[in-house]
Amino acid sequence: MPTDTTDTVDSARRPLTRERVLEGAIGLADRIGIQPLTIRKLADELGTKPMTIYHHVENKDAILDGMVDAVFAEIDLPPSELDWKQAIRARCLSARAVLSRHSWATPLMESRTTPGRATLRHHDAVIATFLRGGMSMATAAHAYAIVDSYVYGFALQEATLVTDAEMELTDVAEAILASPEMEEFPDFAAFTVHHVLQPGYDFGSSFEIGLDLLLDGLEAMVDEQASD
Amino acid sequence: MPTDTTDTVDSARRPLTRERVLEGAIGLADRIGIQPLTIRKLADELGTKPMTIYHHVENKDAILDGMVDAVFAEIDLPPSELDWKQAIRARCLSARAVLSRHSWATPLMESRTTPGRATLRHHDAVIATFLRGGMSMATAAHAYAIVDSYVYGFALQEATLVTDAEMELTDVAEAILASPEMEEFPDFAAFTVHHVLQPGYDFGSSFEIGLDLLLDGLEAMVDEQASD
DNA sequence: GCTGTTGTCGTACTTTGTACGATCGCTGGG
DNA sequence: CCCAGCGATCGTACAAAGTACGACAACAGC
Repeated sequence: MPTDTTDTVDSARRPLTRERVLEGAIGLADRIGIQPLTIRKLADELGTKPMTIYHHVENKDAILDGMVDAVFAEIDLPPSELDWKQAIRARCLSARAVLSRHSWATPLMESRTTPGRATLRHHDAVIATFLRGGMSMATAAHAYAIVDSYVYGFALQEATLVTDAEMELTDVAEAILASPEMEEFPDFAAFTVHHVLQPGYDFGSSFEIGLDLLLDGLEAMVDEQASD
Repeated sequence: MPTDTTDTVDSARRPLTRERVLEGAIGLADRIGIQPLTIRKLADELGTKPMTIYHHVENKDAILDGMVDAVFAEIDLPPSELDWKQAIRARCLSARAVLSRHSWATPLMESRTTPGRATLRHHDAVIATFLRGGMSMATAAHAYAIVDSYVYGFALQEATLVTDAEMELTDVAEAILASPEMEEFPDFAAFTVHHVLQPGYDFGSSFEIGLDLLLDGLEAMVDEQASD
């Protein structure tokens, strides 16, 4: 019987590898968050012992680096068959979906200064798309910084909301409203009551609105640049 | 001689207080970063012992919450004498300056779910400004989410660059370029060489460009809404 | 079967957050 | 003037977490 995994637990006995470590770390972080993610818990998750992990990654920071790079790998590259605006739009929607799925990833981007291969490939593709659209290098740099700021910032705010979501956003809002000093902040209170607490409130619905504002504005800049 | 601080070290002997703890923590984080910030180092910074700190704050998380709120307090509120667009613009510039000064703060926003007084006051003032500008509650909510996403995202990216700045951004860029696989990513390489490495490169110069794209777009939305 | 190599793991040390209880200094009532 | 009481300070100690070190096991090829 030629099965190659002959052990009890499903994913347990095939030999540990760097990929399986990252895979397990990402899955665990998705479930319990990044701060409670410890080497010991990760070892349990992988059906192994803490020190075994260190034969496949240098240290915990390397795991975090790898996780961030793996998240980048999940984001669709801008499709080359679309014009630059639609291509960037598509990759931004993908990025938001991915970062929303891994809400621990966005704040992590800060501490990780050494980009991985997937990250580099991704940046390369985005820049190429802007250049292909006729932007100068300087304009592409601005566009790149601007669009990514928006995407990451939105993801960062969504991450906060997702964390709260354990206790159902509306409960949080009500708890905040219940605090006595809220009378000092009438507009914020009204905002919470009349907007956040409305059924069907969806923070994410703002995303495409702002994204299109930016893309339309950038497009106008390109046209202007072309007509010099 | 009626001096009230009669001790050796300048800031040492006036009684410890929650404010002084936060003050010291922020100063220390500015210098060494948020991750290396430990209770013991903070105690040294304050000229006291670790456990003394815990008589003024509940635990380390409370310190982090307080630090974030103190950072919010540093951001100028939108000036009420300006029209909404200029007011929001001014507060965004202030926010970027503050978040850039405290580069540890932006990623921290994620984990902190309980907003402090300064944070609430700030949100209140921003929402009030949007409403004053004639936006509906729904539009104000979108505008709020969009603008803050951009500001926080930009700050997040700047934080990464600032971290790198210890080793002079150009060194980092050169190190990245030196990696062998860079031939795979020609556009990114060209971007680095022809743009980032140019003298006078300033990542921050993109900020106002993108911000104005958003504000102009939001203004158009308001006008459209008004003409219904 | 022997040896070397690769992956696994037990043990233990270090760093960090923080609980517990002792001490110290001041303040107000006798 | 003295002392009970109280708030602030701190010494000690423990638990959780990263990880160095070296032992062991499994499996390769000779």
